[in-house]
Amino acid sequence: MRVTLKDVAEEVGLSVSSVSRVINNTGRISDEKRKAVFEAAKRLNYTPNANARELKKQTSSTIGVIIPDITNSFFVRMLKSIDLRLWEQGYNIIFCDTDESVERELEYYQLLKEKNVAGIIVSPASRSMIYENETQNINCVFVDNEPYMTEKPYSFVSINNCEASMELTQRVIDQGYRDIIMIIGSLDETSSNQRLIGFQNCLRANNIEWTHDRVYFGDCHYKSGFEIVEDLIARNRLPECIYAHNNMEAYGAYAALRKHKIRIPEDIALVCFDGKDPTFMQDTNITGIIQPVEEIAEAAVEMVLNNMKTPGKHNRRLLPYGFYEGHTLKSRT
Amino acid sequence: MRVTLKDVAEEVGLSVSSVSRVINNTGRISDEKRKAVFEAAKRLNYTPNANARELKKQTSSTIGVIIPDITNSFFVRMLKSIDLRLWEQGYNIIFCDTDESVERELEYYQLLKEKNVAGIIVSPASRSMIYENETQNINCVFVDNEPYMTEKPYSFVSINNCEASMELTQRVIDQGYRDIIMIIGSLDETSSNQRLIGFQNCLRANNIEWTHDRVYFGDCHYKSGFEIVEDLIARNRLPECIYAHNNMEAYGAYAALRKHKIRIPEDIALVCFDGKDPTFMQDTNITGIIQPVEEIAEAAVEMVLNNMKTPGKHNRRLLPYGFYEGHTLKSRT
DNA sequence: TTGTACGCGTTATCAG
DNA sequence: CTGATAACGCGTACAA
Repeated sequence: MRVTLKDVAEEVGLSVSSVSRVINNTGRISDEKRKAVFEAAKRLNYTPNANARELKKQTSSTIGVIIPDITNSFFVRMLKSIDLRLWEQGYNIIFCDTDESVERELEYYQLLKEKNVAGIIVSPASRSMIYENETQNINCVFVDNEPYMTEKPYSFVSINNCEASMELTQRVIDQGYRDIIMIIGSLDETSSNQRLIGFQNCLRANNIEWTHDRVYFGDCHYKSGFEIVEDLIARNRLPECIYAHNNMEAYGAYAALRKHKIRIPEDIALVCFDGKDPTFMQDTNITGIIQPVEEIAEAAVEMVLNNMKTPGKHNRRLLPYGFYEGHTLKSRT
Repeated sequence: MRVTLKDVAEEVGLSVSSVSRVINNTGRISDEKRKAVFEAAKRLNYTPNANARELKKQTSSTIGVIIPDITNSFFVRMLKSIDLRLWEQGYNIIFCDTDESVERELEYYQLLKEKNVAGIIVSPASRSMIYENETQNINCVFVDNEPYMTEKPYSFVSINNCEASMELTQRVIDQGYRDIIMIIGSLDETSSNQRLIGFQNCLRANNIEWTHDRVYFGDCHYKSGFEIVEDLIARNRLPECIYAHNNMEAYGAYAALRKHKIRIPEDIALVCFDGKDPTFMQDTNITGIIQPVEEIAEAAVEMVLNNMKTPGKHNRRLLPYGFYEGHTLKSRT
């Protein structure tokens, strides 16, 4: 069995509460006994029991982080930033990769509640059911995507996806492109949804006809981007420019194009969101909108910590985004 | 306050222990009351308290995973695989990114002990102090790197790095290269160490003179690979082939070469370990040894779960590795 | 300054 | 089949 407060109390001939006091540095204790306690604790290799402590104090130092897929470098950088901030504040992370599954997301959510986590940061999957039957007041901050239909107020941090998408589309058009298609994820993801709306708005504003074969539905993964483009190639339907709504689909699209020796951007242009990964080779990063991952993570952490102090208070922050000039879009003349 | 067993017990007019029995499906209970309990639990939105439960049962369903840097895609894939396996077995993960810091690694280790985790899977940083003063019998499986000097037996899963490094070097030599340099990490990392030894052995076996300027010390990160190569270029000391001991340093090296318009593999060859990332564009993956990440993760999970049942039993597994034929090494003739 | 006693929410043992 | 009761390890109000 493990060494407990009781053990070190017996070792030094004190009461459990006294030992507890010196360990937690609470209340007055004679220096002499304090020293004795520390020595005994060290000697016996005493390790506090976090379960007992948290049960007693009704608090926790862990935050649940729910993301759809750690394989996506966007979420990697997000997790890294969140982790860094939380660590600085003395919190640790229960890692929840839902693999884009709403069921798994819900199970993780349940688990986190059982674990009494101090808060949750979640980038919800499409049609997330997390909040559907939620009646309690959970400290939950949404990132990147908003929950799918809910009456409950919630905290949220992201960018203005519609506006960013319009800007991106306009930049493409400004380079002389008109035949543009978009690969998006599920419409139930608000980010995906907003990006599509921005795309449509911008086309309309530029008097470019909207047709339904301008949009292809992927599942946010590399493979779907790859397959969609392979199919386009097979049907000889490649447009002038492909706009993938996220990085993974863009990478897949890129790979499919390269496989068929189609040159980028000479033969076709490619843009997307979050297509610049600092660990990638520079010349393969993709032109497009850049979300401020670090700032988003920072804001999310700030919110989740604040919401601990003042529960029930929710806010919404949309951060400024950037544009990355890569090598996959050139002037078309 | 949260809803407890007591609350639902009062709601249905039963004792706490009876309610506990139906929740855990242990012991006999009349179907009628069982149903009542479930209904009440649902109505009140009862959520079990994992802290209390674990405190009582002296068990835990969480595993700590300690890695040096989640920004490295190798560890991403590792984490993803570990997560998948553990999830299937009903375990969840406390995520510990040490940022290559031994101090932080140690603090995380301490934290995990306090949390009473069921086990730990750790890819230790160089000069890891985790095991230095460990006297208890912790269920800890080492991955990729071995602990830095310890008398204690431990579980370990990896590949034979020395052998793999020899094979890689031989392949380079077989393509007609003799002027090869190596970028490695700290010698205190056993993996790095072994790879250097393999490199040296192979050079010797091929009667290629060993000189100290054949080895450059990086820190496992992109930046160090980049800077080392920039420096080589500045000093006009580029070899025929660069062998980076890990993927990140190779990416950095690649970027530096490209920045100076040096062609790969026409002007210089580049090889490394784990240079193939499924989410990368295919034509930028780097030739070299491939560790079986999924299998390593699987084995680690298997070990950590087994060690729970039979504590004190340790074993060591070296898995077969592969070779990836990329586009960064061509025959030199 | 120190010790006693209680309770956090559960589960397990032992009666009934 | 069901209900007290103790105990997991800890922190704290209260008493001394």
